[in-house]
Amino acid sequence: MTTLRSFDDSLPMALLRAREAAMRRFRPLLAEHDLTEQQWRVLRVLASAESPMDVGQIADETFLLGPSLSRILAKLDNRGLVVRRTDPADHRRSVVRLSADGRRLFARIAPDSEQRYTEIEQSFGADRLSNLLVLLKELEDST
Amino acid sequence: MTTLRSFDDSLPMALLRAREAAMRRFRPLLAEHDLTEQQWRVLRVLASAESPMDVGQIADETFLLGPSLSRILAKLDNRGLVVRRTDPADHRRSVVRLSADGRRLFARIAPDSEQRYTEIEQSFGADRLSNLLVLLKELEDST
DNA sequence: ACACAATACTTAACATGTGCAACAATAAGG
DNA sequence: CCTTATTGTTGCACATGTTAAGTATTGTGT
Repeated sequence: MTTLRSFDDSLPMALLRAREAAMRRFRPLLAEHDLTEQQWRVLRVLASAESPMDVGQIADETFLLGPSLSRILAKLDNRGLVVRRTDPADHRRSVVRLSADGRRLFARIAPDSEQRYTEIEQSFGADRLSNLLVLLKELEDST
Repeated sequence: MTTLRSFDDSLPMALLRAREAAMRRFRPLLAEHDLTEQQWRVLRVLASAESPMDVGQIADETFLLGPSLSRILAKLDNRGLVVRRTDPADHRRSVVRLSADGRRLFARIAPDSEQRYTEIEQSFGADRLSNLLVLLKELEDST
């Protein structure tokens, strides 16, 4: 039988395991606030945006497909965490921003999230972490 | 508002993006053979195993939860790619191995997979790749 | 202006996977 | 034995992935 490179050494698997290890720290925090990973990605990207974002932008930055994102936004909208409006300049687009509640929720989660991130940074090492981030970025760009 | 570290620089997001970039090369190949990522993970791990594996082992190595794995194995079983038998030594366990068809399918996919992996290795650089794999492993262990 | 293509987003429909709880079968320990 | 733990499966509710179709709007060529 053809032997593939060892399963453990495969890059996609290594990336999956590493991500899983990292996310293990954050998942309980998100669960406390009834947020999925994807919902949190959307909230984060909106929180860091200067101005309302259109759906396409959000999709690009969160790595979500249009249909998934539509549903997620509908859910966040129902929960009152985001506000959707038709872009006055282009009625095809809808622009999205955090509501006051959304900002409050984000502000309540962010410090905890930051702390857990710092824990990773400390146990892994800040130097190695920034090294890793550079490599990941380069991998992404080399494709 | 509390500002979290930049969205782009967050480790989980960077890992997600990098994995996505890597998987983009493999997904079309898997799609050709009607395999999901998870199914392929199971086939790979079985292909590299010396002897039949029990379900718990497979779950650990593929990062799949028991219920998901049960269903995936049922599907692969229906397609005739794997064989499930009750472990004679412990009737609670079921042991799984590739069928002859499963081995054939794996053998047909493996060379293509290997080639695409080599492409990544070349465009990213073998040295950086092994460097990255080491860091990922260390991150995983540091948790 | 007008017809037609392109764009942005939504909706629908289906498959897959997650996460939790309940369950059956079996094994292990007092 | 009797109880408890383990292993795997199943059921359920839910979220997402994925493709295709649909709606509204905008852009373009003539």
